[in-house]
Amino acid sequence: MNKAAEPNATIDEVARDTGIGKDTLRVWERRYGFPIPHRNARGERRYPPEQVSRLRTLSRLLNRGWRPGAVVPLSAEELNALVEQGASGREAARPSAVNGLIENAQRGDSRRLQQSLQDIMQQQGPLQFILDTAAPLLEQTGNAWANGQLSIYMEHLITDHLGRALHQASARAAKPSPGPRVVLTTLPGERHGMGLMMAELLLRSEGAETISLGVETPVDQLLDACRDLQPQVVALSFSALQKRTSVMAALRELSEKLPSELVLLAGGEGVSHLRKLPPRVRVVHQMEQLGTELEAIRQALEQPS
Amino acid sequence: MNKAAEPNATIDEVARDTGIGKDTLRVWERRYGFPIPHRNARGERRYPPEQVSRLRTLSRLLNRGWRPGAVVPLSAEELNALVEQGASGREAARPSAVNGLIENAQRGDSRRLQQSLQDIMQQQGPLQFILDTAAPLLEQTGNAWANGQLSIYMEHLITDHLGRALHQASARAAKPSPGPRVVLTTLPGERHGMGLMMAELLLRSEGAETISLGVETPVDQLLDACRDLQPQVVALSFSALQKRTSVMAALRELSEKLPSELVLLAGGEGVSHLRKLPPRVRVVHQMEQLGTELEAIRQALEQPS
DNA sequence: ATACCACTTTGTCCTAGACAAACCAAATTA
DNA sequence: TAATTTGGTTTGTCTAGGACAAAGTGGTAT
Repeated sequence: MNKAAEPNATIDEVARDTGIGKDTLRVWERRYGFPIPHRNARGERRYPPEQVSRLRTLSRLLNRGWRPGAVVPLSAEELNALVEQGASGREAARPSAVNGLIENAQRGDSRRLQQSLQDIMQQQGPLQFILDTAAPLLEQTGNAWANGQLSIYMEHLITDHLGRALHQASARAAKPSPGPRVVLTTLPGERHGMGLMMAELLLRSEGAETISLGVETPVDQLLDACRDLQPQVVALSFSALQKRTSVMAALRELSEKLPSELVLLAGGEGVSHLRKLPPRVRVVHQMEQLGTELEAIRQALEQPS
Repeated sequence: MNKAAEPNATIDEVARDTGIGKDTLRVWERRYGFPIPHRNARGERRYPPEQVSRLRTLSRLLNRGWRPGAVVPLSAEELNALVEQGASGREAARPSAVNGLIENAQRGDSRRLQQSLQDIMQQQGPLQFILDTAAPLLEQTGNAWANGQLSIYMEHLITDHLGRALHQASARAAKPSPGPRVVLTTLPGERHGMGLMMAELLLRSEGAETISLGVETPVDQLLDACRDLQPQVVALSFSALQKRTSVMAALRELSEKLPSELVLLAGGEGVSHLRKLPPRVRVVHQMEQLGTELEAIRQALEQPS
């Protein structure tokens, strides 16, 4: 009784946990009638666990491109069904390695998780590892997080280990020989750097020299960085929740202000629908495509006709 | 003219950049008369670069434990002086390696930066590296960021590379032989994981088995993690901006609910002033101390009197 | 020194309204 | 048929000013 007296989360905690802004949480309450948190003595919102869980699921769906009006009014069951559905396409195809990894995490076997990641990397090589292991693992972890099937700390753990495995492999990857120099980052608002790390590994393993600026680099800072670092390529990662026009605006500005020899690579959910791109912007729909793009760039550099 | 027409940042951008909340920015305006942003046609705040820069400096000072009332009213010059002053104590003592690293970053020589970090690590070993290189480097980078002497992207770059170097060294460190198992994380609100990474490397190099949950793990999740992972030690990192009582509350809850054999290590600025700790909580004031603590724990485990 | 007290500072939350940007779909043009 | 324009709806974020408790400060009494 005493312990469970207030497991209810504050609006700040919920916002941090789900990635949905405080203002947004309040306005959803007004507009869609969900969530409807309890109020404490001071009149402040207190979100019970079920609502937080449902908000997590919503957050995941929103990140996949759903619109709030279409999903916020749905029940918890319908939402979970949607999450599973969206995933099942690829996931069922190769449950092999990924499920083993998640099981390791669930058993709390951190060391084996790490070891497995290394082994699989060794066995599959960078490209295969990313396509068949890293990406599905992230996808499935994200779904399980959204459905509450996986403790949050396990999601942290898996993310952390995967990040390390990718970094380590990047460090080990062949030293740049003829490869172009690539600067990688995300724009402000995009906090997920995993796609970036995967891209980095892939590019490195193809011989490129990569420089990662981490996440959320403002456009003007990116311009400065390009001035100083003189890359031949800039790679950006966008998630689905980024507004199309702001993505376009950023790409246009970069395209205008960067030296014209430079190629812009844009990847992630946030750019897959785009048409009519600014000049020199190449959209990378699949990770596989990165290798091809790199090859093209390399050839263009060798024959600067 | 056209280009510089609106370099002014929105409140959202400023909040992200400086780490000062939107509400806080608005209330400072009311209370202290700073910042006073311009307004766009819609009446929204637009912060000019000078004010953002000054806010960055303020943010840094606040993180060091200053109170807003004492520093917000100061001029930009006074603030910069304060930042420098606080740092000068240790920094001047060993400008050796650190300055070289920063110069590498400023020349945009990412590869050499990385190489240098590796070399220094090799030469100094984990403990020395952390004390003499990593910590001062972070400190100085932070100051330079606050004063606007260093582009933000360079700060990103240095942080990224340092993180990788620490991870890599951790991975390489001796496999756990007799060492206790340690879970590392920060509590919600604390987004800086560098201290954690340094602690992890140190513990690993002393033979402990470390499991990092990354940053911002909620207390209940941490309890779950301990149930599953069965560590002998939990290490937490706190920055100065965490409220004393919330730190105490968290430590107390953990102390109550975790098995009594378990030791809690608390490090960082946020815990250095604390007295009257809950049982089994050990405050780590200096990185050096970690080794001693670990030794004590190890002995306690071997002789369970 | 340490504990208690009152006083001041400070961050975060609240409501309710407003508005443009983002999106969708139907109509129009090439 | 495909691309563009137009109009209507959805949606996130901003604003103001008030409120309040938790955090910190300093003086007094143990």
